[in-house]
Amino acid sequence: MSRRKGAAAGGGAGPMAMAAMEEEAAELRRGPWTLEEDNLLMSYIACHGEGRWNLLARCSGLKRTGKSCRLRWLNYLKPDIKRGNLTAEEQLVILELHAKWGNRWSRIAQHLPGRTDNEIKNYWRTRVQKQARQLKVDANSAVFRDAVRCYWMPRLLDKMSMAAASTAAPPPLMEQHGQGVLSSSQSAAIGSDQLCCYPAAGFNPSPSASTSGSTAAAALQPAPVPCFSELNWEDQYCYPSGGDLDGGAGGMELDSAALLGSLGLDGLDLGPAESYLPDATLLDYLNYSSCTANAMNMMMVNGGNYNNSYCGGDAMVDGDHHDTTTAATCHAARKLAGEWGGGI
DNA sequence: AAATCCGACAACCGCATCGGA
DNA sequence: TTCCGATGCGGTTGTCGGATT
Repeated sequence: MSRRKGAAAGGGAGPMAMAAMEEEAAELRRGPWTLEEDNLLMSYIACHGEGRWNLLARCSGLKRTGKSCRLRWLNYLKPDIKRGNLTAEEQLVILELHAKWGNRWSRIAQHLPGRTDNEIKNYWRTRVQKQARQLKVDANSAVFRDAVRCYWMPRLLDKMSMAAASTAAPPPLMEQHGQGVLSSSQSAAIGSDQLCCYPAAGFNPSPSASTSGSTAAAALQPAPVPCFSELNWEDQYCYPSGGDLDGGAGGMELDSAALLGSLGLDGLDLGPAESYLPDATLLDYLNYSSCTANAMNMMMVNGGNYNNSYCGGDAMVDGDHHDTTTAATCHAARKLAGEWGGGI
């Protein structure tokens, strides 16, 4: 970018003033920051704090604009900046919040501690929009959003489940049971990190996607089962249900008790499952995902029934226990937080 | 080995908004 | 109320390094 607007901003300034401004502009450094500049900026902020960026730029000895200093600090130097790849959880939050708010990057970033709006924006442009381009659809189209919800999100949820299971985990259930996976040739064609990553079993693009003739979702050869966006919470995350959510089979009570105990919530009354399972959104779940993951790990360590209850996935084969765990944990966390349904 | 392509991300720009004088 | 500087936000571009030809 070679545009300079310093002179134009000078408006009716006289020749002398213009010359001074141009000289000043010419002195300003642009482009990548050096280590020395970073150190200078950090030491100045350590002494004087953030803010007043133009003053900072003038007084610190940096030949940068205040804007540039601010950006460098906020996007790179600030101590709480989180580096490295976005986690599956973070990607899910981005997908969910972008569907909700659109390109409100800073607002989305507020829900991802340590991540900057710039980083999220870049992620969207380089990863998400790329997928949309490959599918020949608009990234903001309903078709693409359906594809995200039906394929990408479940895949990320699957990754999360594996991460939660981490150390003591059994092999991924999709591998165990051989369900919900593409053939090796399909996988090779699509790629593991593509949007069209294999759909978890039980997920299907919504009718709007599959009947619109779009290549986005239809090309993915989904299974003939309910779509993510059509399912309620129970279906989405406990599908297919092998047990009895309202506790009739006994597994609910057992698992809930163990679960609540692991959360330090002994005695908390979850109430009937019907009262909390519907209406929850993915984001609601994610808000409490760490709590859920802890509980799931505890259950596993204690010989409980690990389950792949979310992402509709592979069916759990052992009946009563598994399908209640995540839902109950969500509900417990929700009660604990006391802010269900608000303020996201 | 060199040239080219491409993805990732840092950085810049214009504009909008805010807040104090 | 108006002006103006500071700050924030979102779009866009530049740069670099790895992959591919």
